[in-house]
Amino acid sequence: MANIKDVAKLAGVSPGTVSRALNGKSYVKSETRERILNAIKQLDYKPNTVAQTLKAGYSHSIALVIPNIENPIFPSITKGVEAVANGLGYMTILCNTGESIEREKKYIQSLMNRAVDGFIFATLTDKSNHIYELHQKGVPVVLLMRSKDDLIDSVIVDNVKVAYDATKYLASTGCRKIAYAMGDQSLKIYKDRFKGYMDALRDLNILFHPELVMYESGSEESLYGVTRNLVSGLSKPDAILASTDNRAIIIMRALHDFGIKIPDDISVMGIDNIPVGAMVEPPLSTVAQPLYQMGSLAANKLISLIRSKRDRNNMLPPEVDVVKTEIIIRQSTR
Amino acid sequence: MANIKDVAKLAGVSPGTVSRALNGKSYVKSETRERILNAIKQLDYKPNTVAQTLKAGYSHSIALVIPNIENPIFPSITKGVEAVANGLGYMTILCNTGESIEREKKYIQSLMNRAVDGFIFATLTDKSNHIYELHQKGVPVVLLMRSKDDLIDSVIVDNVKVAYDATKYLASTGCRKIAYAMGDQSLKIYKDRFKGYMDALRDLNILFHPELVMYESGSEESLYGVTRNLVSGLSKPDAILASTDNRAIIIMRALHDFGIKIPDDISVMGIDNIPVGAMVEPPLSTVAQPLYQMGSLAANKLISLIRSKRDRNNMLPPEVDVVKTEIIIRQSTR
DNA sequence: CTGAAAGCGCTTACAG
DNA sequence: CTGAAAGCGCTTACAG
Repeated sequence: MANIKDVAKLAGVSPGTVSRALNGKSYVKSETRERILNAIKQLDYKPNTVAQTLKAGYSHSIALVIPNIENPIFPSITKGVEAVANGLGYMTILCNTGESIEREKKYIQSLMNRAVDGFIFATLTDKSNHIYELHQKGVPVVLLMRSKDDLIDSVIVDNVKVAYDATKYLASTGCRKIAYAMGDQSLKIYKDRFKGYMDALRDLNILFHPELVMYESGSEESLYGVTRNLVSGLSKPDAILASTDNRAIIIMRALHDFGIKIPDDISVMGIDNIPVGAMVEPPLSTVAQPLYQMGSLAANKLISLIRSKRDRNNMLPPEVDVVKTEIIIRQSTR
Repeated sequence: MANIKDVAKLAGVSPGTVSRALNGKSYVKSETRERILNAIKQLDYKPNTVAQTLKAGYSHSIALVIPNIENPIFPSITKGVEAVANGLGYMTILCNTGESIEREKKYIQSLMNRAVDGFIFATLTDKSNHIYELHQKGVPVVLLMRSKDDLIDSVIVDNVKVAYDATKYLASTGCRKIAYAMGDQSLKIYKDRFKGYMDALRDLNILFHPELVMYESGSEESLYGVTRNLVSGLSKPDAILASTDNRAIIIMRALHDFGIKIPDDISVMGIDNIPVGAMVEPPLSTVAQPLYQMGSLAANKLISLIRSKRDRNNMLPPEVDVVKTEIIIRQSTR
């Protein structure tokens, strides 16, 4: 591949002038520029991005750090991030951590050595001090889906409201014994969703029944079993709100296997609006997060951060974007 | 961040010696090495990968080029690629083309400028000359899912066999009027699957009915409508084999809406084994491609190619890996 | 408007 | 076993 020296030689100028003609920061006589452009065309010259990165310290690449691309909320998010990044000239490096902090830390280290320009993390947990430290060092960071406070730019939904709205909707269809399938309680997102459920019960004057909260050990097996216990117990619910669509779908399968009619016997509602939800039988009612848009918004924010840091050496103050959610009623609810 | 000069100064040696101590290609007195290692620890020195890349021409990153991460066959594949790459010290750059040749070509250009070490393409079509050219230039390339001949390393399944097996299975349950939902006929993968269907009919002495082939214009709407026409027509099938699980699921929804019982009235079978298939009602019978394994195999092949090129300047001869498929019978077939 | 030089942070052939 | 120097391919302050 031709390099800048080859072009300079062919055009009869110095490499510096070629660079200037290309970057246009400084004036170049238009006749000279012509010659250079010609030489570039002849040689099919493309600037070596690696050399530019070494010089500038910016690689025009971002990292997308997610727990698991097989979790159906992430493909749409990923697509949104990639589309915006690509449109703005950035490469997207995909980092799938499997929720392993170790893998995540290793990734961060390698990526810093590679001069990656910024990070989108959808993996925040209690143990994510390394993310705060990275942000502290001045590295552009955007948090997605999961966040804790307003110290770092974030793109999230109002998770209290999401579960609140869902619970209220279920009540509005006449349900009074609304069970709740809990998520990982160490994550703020699931604490918030549970709070939304509790808040709604309180506002609706519905008594909270602790035995209607479904705790699982995390495996699909487990939630299936928990569902069986719930519906074979004394206080059978008339609705189940699941903290995620994934959980709702497992619960629906269990109810189906036990001969319980959805929604006639029990309404089921999820949260997230993953694509599968529309394909199961009956199609799942849910509260939609705009996944693709959240991804594209996060990428836009991150690249703004990167640019303001580079161009004005100015870290913008963090902003938390709370995006709108929407109740989607299909056929799994009365 | 500390650089190699800082380390050299602190250890009282030259930068070259630090480099040698780190890379171990040449001997360094163990006492000197100690001093250097100490300095590295004190300064928390990490080699700048960008500088290494500029020098060596290898970036330890690979590109995964796919049409659409939202298509459920790709998350598992992507995860397999990423896991292997990460394990071997490579970054995965995700390129989502939306089937746009233009976007793909742009990506290739940018990635070459960035010294990406190799490409996995799951996007091969009739118009993919640029991929062959890339391979011709000596750039490591692996084809995934879609391939044309044995000129380039590939990881695929035997798509003729896949559809042949599915058709035979349907026939073995007593079906004789087996409809087929066609895929994009310009792609070899779908030509092969159709051939498998035809071959099986012939071997089974089942007459081929052209009116049982479902052609769609690509949209979900369209396939839904085609399904309606098929089942309201004169020669109603007793089974439908879909060229993909995605299509099978749309067809199942249509049949359900028209009050047709699956599998009692019509058996439905797909190909691919996407995760959703197990969650729909009834769970979908299908022929499984080992998606995660295909991804990890492709990444392993690509990195072998890269290493043999780098270490021995030796391009291994192309190998086409045909991975095993497996019939999975759930409840959508009799 | 343009050239020569220095520098980004490494690695490695050469010399000793 | 180790240092000094050149080079990977750019960009940019400096000088003219």
